[in-house]
Amino acid sequence: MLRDELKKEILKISGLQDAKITEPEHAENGDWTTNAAFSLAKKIGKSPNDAAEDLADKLRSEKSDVVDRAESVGGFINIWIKDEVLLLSLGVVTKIRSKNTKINLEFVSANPTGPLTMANGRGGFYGDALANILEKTGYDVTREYYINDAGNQVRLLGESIEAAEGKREDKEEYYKGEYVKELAGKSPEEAIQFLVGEIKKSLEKAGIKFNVWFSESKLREKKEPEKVLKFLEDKNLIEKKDGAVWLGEAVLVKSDGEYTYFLVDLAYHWNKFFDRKFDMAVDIWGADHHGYVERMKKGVEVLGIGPEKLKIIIMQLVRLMSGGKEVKMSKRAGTFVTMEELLDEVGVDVARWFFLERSPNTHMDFDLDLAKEKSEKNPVFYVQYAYVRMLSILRNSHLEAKLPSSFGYAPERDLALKILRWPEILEDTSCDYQVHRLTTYAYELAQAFSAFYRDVKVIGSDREAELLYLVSKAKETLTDVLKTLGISQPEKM
RNA sequence: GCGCCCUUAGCUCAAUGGAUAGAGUACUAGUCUUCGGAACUAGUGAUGGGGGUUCGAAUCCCUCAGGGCGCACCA
Repeated sequence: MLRDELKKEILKISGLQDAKITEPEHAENGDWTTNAAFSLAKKIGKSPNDAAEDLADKLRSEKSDVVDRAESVGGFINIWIKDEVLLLSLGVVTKIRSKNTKINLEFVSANPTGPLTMANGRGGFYGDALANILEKTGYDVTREYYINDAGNQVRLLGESIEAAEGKREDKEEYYKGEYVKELAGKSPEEAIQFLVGEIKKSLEKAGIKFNVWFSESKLREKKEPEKVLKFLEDKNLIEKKDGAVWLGEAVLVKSDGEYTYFLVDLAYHWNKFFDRKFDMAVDIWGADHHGYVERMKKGVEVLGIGPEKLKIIIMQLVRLMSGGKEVKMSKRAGTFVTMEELLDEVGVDVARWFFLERSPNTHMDFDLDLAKEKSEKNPVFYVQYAYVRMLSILRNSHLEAKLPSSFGYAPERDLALKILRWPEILEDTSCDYQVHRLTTYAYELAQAFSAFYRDVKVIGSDREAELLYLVSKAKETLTDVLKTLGISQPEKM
């Protein structure tokens, strides 16, 4: 990657261990900028300005293969790369990692006691796109859905069905939605199986893919919780108190002999790391479980799994709004908008983009009516429209694309530079999991192309073949971005 | 009471501790009807309050205010 080459050069001439090479906010500040001089200044006792001046001088005299121009401004060093290098680098995505790291990415994992709600879409789309990103950057990713098909809620679902059939008195804690009535006549196991089937259908419709459906009841059949208990007992880490089994402050086995969710979760992670040999586990949870993160991390550490191997991502909750007021979404009360309703109302691409463009930390208020209204203005159409225009140019030209040796108008170079950012975006996101960076990038790429489209006419130009090269690289890149996000690439709109 | 997250333009969101805080939308004024106008260009407009750390803070620390979510022998 070009940025890495540049970084090497800067580290070499500065003698620093590390330096940041970033895209400047304003294009007049270079193709890349580095703050290396600020760190260096402290080390050698010079002012940032002088240090930057020295470094820029060295960069200029080193006869770099990639650097065309280097300027020092107020301590920053702004760098422009050579046009021919830029052109040659387009579309070259070097494999970022060669080491085969096995990651277990667990997401959605909604209880199969009802249909998926639109809020499940958030974690679903996020997990799906994150999996794509990690795969693209060289990880071996398993996409896993953990099915809670054992324990309390299964019994509760069974009783809820009977209550709906009038065979038993209704209780506050029973599931109330319309769907419960449709489960009439089914045993709890049959109901769960049916609901898992429905969940799979919804996910498929949303284009959210899983490789493994991991069943809690199988985990129990395989006696994994017992293994964990034995392990902890051998290490003398558990104690019995009030008829229950405790690990520190947390109960593992209740006084009635039932296992707590904590114990089963520990067994589940034991299974991930020791039975299935994953190098890393990434769990995506809703914010309502955030209080559980510390306990879980400490728990797996006791099992001998380093805390750096378990990454837990908290998605902030989505609140359902109607008429300016919150509607408490609850499977139990039967008040929710299902994921399928959302997909039907606004379309899969819009729904996906809507969730993916936001940081996991954002608290979202969701109003379905407003979403319908706004869906026509969704940026996803802007991006897809740019894509369609690219196709149209490529379709209408009869020439072969040819590598240009230089740029004409400014929008050409702007577009090329934007294309060049793609590998960086991927690499950065594979490290910090900020998936929404990709939607921002997709929009910027579409924007750079739209500006190019307006100012540079390709067909009929005396540089048609060279311009075609740029367009085809833009199209390759945008295709790649959209595929990674899971957004469709329409041929016409 | 304790803990986690959030507060940025009228609205919806960005910004690995970096330069003049960016987009979209809305509003205003233009371009242009082309290789697909679901387009392009420009303008208006913002970091909740107060301290601190730093060459540099929306970002880190403290504090105040407001909002969300957790604090089970539930899952």
